[in-house]
Amino acid sequence: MAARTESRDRIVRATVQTLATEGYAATTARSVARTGGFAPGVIYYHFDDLEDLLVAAAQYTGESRLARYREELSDVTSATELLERLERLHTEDVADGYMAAVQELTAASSSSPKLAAGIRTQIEPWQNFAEQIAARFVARTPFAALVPIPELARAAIALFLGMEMLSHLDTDGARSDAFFTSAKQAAALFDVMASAPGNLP
Amino acid sequence: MAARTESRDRIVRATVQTLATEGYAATTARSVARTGGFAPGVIYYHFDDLEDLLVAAAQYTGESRLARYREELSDVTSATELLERLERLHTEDVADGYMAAVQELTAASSSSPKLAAGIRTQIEPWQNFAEQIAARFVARTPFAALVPIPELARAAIALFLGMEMLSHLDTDGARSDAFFTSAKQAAALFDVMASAPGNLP
Amino acid sequence: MAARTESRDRIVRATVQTLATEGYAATTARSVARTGGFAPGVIYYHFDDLEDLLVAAAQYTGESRLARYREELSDVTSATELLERLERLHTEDVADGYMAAVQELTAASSSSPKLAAGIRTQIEPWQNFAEQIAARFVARTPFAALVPIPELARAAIALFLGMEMLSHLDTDGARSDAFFTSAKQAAALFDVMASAPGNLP
Amino acid sequence: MAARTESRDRIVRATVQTLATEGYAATTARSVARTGGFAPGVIYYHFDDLEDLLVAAAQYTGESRLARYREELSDVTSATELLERLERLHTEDVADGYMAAVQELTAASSSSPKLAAGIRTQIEPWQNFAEQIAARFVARTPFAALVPIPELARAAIALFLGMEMLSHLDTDGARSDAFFTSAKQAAALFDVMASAPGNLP
DNA sequence: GATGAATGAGACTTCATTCAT
DNA sequence: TATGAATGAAGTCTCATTCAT
Repeated sequence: MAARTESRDRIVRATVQTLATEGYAATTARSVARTGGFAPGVIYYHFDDLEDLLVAAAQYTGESRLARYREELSDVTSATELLERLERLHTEDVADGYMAAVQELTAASSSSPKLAAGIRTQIEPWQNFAEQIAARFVARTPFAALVPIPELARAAIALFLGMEMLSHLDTDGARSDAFFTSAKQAAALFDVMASAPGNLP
Repeated sequence: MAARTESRDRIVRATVQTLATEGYAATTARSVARTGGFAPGVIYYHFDDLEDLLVAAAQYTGESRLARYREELSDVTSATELLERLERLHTEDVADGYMAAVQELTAASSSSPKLAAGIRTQIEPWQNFAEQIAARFVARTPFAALVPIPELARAAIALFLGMEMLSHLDTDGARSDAFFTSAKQAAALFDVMASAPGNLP
Repeated sequence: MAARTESRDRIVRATVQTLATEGYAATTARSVARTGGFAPGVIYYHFDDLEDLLVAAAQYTGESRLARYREELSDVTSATELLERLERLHTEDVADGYMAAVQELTAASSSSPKLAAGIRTQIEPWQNFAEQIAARFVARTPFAALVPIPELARAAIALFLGMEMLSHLDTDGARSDAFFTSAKQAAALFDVMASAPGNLP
Repeated sequence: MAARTESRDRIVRATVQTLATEGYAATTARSVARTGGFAPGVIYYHFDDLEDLLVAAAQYTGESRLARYREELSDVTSATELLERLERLHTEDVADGYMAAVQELTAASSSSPKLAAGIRTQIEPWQNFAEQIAARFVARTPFAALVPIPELARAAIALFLGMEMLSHLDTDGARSDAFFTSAKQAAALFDVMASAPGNLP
């Protein structure tokens, strides 16, 4: 069983790497096998078909990125720092192509219910995570009672996904940089207001 | 020449429809031809290749949706109304699949520089449009001098794109509905604050 | 009728030019039409099909080249001069691509009886012409009675065709140059021997 | 590995046969597969593309024919016998279509640099072989010092290629027969002269 | 006569998937 | 389990040819 798991993982990792390096369209059974250094046929011992493998790859990617996000954001207290770290994470996402993979899979999921279900499952923990972070910050504001956390978290995720989408279109990262610069300024303002007398006892 | 244009349009429309209905992966020369009821070969009489056609489809979609957005939002003054109309437009986008097409093409553009350039060109007018709307609303707030319009506009587009992406994953539209409900409440708050004495002379 | 002939000629010339410039494989109805600046459909008013047109092109080419050969070789008397002029003609053949066209058509004729017949017809006058030249030179030698003119002429044509074939493979013309240099030396020897006392009264 | 080679060979042989039987234009992936009794797709498992396969076919043909030529001509001493054997080999070439294949590929190579390079490589050993034979015969003549072996060898190859080209145009072989008959007479003359006192000590 | 849009067959090629080894 | 050769369907694209205008 350990062997089975190990082999499976090897295939999944090769898939993620191929997805990130060569893009969704070029992620074929053969190219994955070439990346991983195994025979194409072995894929079908561990996965029903390519769709199945892609779902696994999406989960693997999502989980490892989520772990990275948790690690980086767990102890953040100021909005300024939150934005700084998010910018760093966003840069990583774009650089390593992992999120590009997820985005491609999301688009592809419109023609594959199995893939769509897989991605849906995989987004849920992100929603929870985003809610945690959102709650932590909203709690410190006078609007705490008014802001619906789930919707805010969802909006944050949507914003992030959309930003990655737009980032991929730009040849340089200038616009994303500009966005984060502005967002950090807003965050600074938020921090000032949140720490003003009367807001936090 | 009129015939040429008409025929070209017919192909483009069939492409958009196929993209919306069957997804990017299933949008092949054959499937487009099947949708439009013409021979696959005719595509290559009017377009260099499939990439070329997809770029045209992206432009067509973008332009017609932008026209619709302009029409609907040109005379909006209150944030509440803005959100109401945006919700309606978003519903249309999801229903007719036009934006789905754009989203799929955006994702696919990571493996096609030609497509990426086409989409980039096509996004520019949306950025300008979003800036217009954003400027109009920000002007009425005390933060007018602080808010960078281009970045705000870009964030709005990213948010919208991301929302559509997430909407496609959901089998029902409950979450999008919830989001707009909350957003409208926030908008109402904004309208109250914006019209408070001291903000507008 | 004059119009018909003129139009036909225009098409044939466009075909020859396309054949020379873009090669046999790229000589399609459309590319010929593009070269000549007319609509593809017009070809079918003057020719049954593309094969028919290619036969006409082969004849046209052959005839114009033969005229050029006659012009250049009609008054040649010494073997040295013959070789010099042949070298010049060979250079022309390779440069303008006309003979390349004939060679390609010859190869293609193996899958087209109609084309084969056309080429065959077109080679006959070359055989006659070569026989004339050969006879003129052999007459001055003591072997006159022994040498079979038709076979010699055929060998000369074969040699020439073969040389063109090999020329096309070389990226530079060094080898053809070397061949002609040697051949000219042999010709000089021939001229000396042919003019020696006892050979010509 | 043996299987790989065996399968590759099967494809190459089918290609040569198709080339010989149906001509270059009709040698498509499908027709080769039909000839060999395998699926078209398997070609692309063993070769990058059709060009690659055609290069391989040219090499295979060239090598096997060259081996046959060596075998037949290695111990020939008299010109008469040389011509007799060349005639036999020529007949074989025309009959089995092997040289037809080479000729078609040579013509086609004008539109394919890769093919041209392949053919060029493949012609080199023939040049060497022809030089060996030529040297052997020239050595016995008083012109030994005057005759440039490489050019003579090249001319011989050109003549042979040209003869095959012309042979393919003729529906019967009468003209080639006539050529060889005459050539053999000339060879007899050569043999007499070469063995005359004073030429060989 | 001429045009050029349209057709349909067929070419090359790729790919997921299977299966004998 | 793993391999890698083989299959067959499907994809993109080109082309000769036709035909309404």
